[in-house]
Amino acid sequence: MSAATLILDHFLPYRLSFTANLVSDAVASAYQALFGLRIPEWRVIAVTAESADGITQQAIGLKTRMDKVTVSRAARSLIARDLIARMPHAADQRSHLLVLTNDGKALYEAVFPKALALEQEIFSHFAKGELDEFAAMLRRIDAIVLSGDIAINPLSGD
Amino acid sequence: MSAATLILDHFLPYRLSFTANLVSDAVASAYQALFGLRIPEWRVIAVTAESADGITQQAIGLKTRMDKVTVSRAARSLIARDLIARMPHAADQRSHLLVLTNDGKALYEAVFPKALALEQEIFSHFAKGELDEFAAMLRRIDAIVLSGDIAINPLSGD
DNA sequence: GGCTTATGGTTTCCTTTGCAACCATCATAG
DNA sequence: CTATGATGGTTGCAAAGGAAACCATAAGCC
Repeated sequence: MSAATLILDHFLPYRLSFTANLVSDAVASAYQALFGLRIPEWRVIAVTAESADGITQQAIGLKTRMDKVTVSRAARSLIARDLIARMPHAADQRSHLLVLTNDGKALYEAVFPKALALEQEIFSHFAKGELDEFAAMLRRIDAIVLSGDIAINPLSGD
Repeated sequence: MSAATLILDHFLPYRLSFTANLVSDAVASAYQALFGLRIPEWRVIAVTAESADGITQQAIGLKTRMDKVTVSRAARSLIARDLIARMPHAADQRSHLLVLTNDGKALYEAVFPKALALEQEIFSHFAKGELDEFAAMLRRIDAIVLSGDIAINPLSGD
């Protein structure tokens, strides 16, 4: 019995999800082991680090497409660990501006190169051109899914 | 204030996860809306459909890399809906061979073209060559992560 | 100013998922 | 044949994530 030609095996949404999970798991466990950071926490740190004037949770959610609950929880945990702090937000009392504390900056400086090293470990096997194309594909897919109403027409396709 | 060059934004593991989630969500909600199927259920159906002589849950898990618990739950739910059935497994009483029922086959025949149509909707914007390359990249990444101990060395990277 | 509606963020609850412990059966050793 | 360890599958439990309800403040309207 030869290996059946699985539709699934050639189904791009499946392959994409498969690979992304593989990579995500590898990255997540590395962050966890090295810094005790979960992915949402690392994302909040990264975005906050690059926002010199502070950034609101909502803005973080927009940039990273994380749910506001996820951002809220990540922020709370990082505040508890004194890695980020809340500054008053003059323009809006409901929200705060998140900034890195000194500890947070130090951690960021430490994580940053590790993150790159990790990326290297996986992706250094590819040529620059390949990676650029790959990243470009991802962005084009993003654009299609985000713009498009990918709602399938129940009547089409047969 | 120009848009900061987010490390995150150019971080491939992040981009990959971002895109995969986007696509997954789109696909998942389409399946759910059209057939009341969750992704693991659809995967079980697809793999079972292509296994003429029936297939064990373990084999499904191997092929799809789904946890055996996930497979178990999907199978239970599909059996409850009379879409698949268990045949006795002569060689091993612990397991059963899953097969599609007539209803299951009918559903598969209905889902199959929709799945392709959905894939089309997202990926038809690309040239065949691009897609082939993209898929090949995904598989190469799989191979690297699966083979490689992507454990990061705590001492490297600085 | 007072109302009403919108919005940032948190809390609560529910769903999904995976690991670990478990049960039944199989395979192997004596 | 019985004991021991492996394996297919299920159940139970804990962690993660998202939807909805909620609270506080903001913005628009009378």
